[in-house]
Amino acid sequence: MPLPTFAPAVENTPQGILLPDSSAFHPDQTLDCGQAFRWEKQPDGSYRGAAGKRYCEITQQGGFLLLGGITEEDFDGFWRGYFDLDRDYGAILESFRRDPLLARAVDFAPGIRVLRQDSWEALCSFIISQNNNIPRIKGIISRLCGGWGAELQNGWHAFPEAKTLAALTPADLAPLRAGFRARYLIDAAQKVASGEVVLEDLAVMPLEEARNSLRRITGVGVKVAECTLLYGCGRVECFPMDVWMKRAMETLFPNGLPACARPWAGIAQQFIFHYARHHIKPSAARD
DNA sequence: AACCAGGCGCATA
DNA sequence: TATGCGCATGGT
Repeated sequence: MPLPTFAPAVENTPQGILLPDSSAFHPDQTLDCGQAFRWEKQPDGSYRGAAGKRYCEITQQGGFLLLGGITEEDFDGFWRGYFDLDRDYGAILESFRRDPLLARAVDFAPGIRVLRQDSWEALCSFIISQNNNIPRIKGIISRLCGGWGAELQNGWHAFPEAKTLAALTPADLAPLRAGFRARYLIDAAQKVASGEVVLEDLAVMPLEEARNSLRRITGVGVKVAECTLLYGCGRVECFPMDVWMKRAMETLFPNGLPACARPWAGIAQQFIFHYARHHIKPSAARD
């Protein structure tokens, strides 16, 4: 089924790329909702961050969204896809709202967009995320980029190449303080660098085949594979189930995800995840 | 100061 | 197939 698309008007200005419609996405809701870990909010409310090998500054001004520090080529070649600006979220959210509870989750943070991240970065990020908390995940990823990623600008670094990490040992990664995940990162790097796992193919492979391919990597189980496919490979039908999503589904959708959400299950998941984190008790003592 | 974290690998039944 | 445990580290 072809997904609805739309093409937002974009203006190239000396400060950067201007999205005249700020409803393209909401920075707080999208950049700090647990899907990407390299965006930092500045005291003035803007965001600085990096994705893959590129740096960007995002400022909300009035009805506009400014993507600063990038060229038009960067925008067309990368950021447009990263923010998934050609997907018609209006139509998707309209479908979601047909379910009353899902409508509540959408209304809580209607500016959430699922980012289309680099597959290698997403894979590593969610390997690091396992049995971990978000502040520490961010710290580990920051040290990983600072230690082994090429320098970009403003002290920001690219995400390290797989072949760079493939040559390292767990002892080399000790400064990361990633614990038992260090050897998982190295195994992922080696399998990607050697071509045993071809990340570029995962976007088009039959889904079950893509899952199995990722799970050849030590430290990649059901959940990490699902996150990699959703956030890193554009597979919006994927539906990561972590502890929060399990609680949320038990509480909110005991009969399963509503049919109106299924074509974009992963996108619905992001709204539910964010809603749950702000509305459900975090402890194991969940009434 | 415990408890827990956007899980996974492994052993056991 | 289904549990249950240990795991490195540190945030709350």
